[in-house]
Amino acid sequence: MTNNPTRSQMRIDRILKRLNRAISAQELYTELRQANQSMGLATIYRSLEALKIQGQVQVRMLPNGEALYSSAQQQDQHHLTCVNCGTSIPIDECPVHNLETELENTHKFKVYYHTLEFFGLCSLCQLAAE
Amino acid sequence: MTNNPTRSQMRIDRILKRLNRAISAQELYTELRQANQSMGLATIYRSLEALKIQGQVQVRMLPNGEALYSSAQQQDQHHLTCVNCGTSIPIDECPVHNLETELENTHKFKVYYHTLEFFGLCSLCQLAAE
DNA sequence: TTTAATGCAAATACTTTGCAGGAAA
DNA sequence: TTTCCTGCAAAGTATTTGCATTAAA
Repeated sequence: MTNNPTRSQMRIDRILKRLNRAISAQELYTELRQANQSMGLATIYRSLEALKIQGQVQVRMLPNGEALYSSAQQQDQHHLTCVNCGTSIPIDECPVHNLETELENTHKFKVYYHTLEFFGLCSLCQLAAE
Repeated sequence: MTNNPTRSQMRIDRILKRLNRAISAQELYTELRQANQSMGLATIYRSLEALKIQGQVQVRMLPNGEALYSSAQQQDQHHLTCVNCGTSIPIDECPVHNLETELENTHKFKVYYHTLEFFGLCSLCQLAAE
């Protein structure tokens, strides 16, 4: 935390800030490689882990066990995810900011970010289910 | 969906309903084995998948990529999770029910359940960070 | 020179899939 | 008999770790 950021951390932080979407470690690895700016996969994971602990980076776990990383500066982004087909629809609403402040006080917990995801059946899968 | 539940699905559904907490597939496997009611790991995963699609079971992904399953009848349970030490504190509050109904209407999406998790630093890790 | 960061490869852990045997209809 | 379920073992995937190398201080 008091630690100086490494070069890799700074590179990744910069990329995530430019990019306006969440990206997986694997994808980051592939993209960097294609751009001839390769970075070892282990380094990518280690950097993301460090940035996460510093609160620079948010993580969202997909139902398949893959982690998606994005800059903490990114706006809240939540989703409706279909448990059947996996389709994920981004939504704009987010009703939890007040609660966040409240939790920081009652639990003396410094909240970096939150994840809010809805799971169920998309309209297509509801039809297919009949 | 129109499918009849298998024996395994019914067994697992029953267990999850009794149990008042979320459990991983691996733990379920171990517990059943110890209770001399073994079930193959593949069957456990397949049953959980089916129950999930039917909306009988909720899933929450842990930051380590492990999935925690619980009965859909279970009450909402959300957490404050420390990005540093991994400690997870259950919280009671949940401000998203109205939104859920709203989303069902605007997106024609049948919401089974949602996950809401807060990430940051617990009080201890805040101290350690200085 | 001393310390810390990096990359590669091996190891880990969870989950999924292929397939043969077995139970139910 | 026919269909579906189940278990085992093998494969797949994301992630972590050990260690030798390299870069920075």
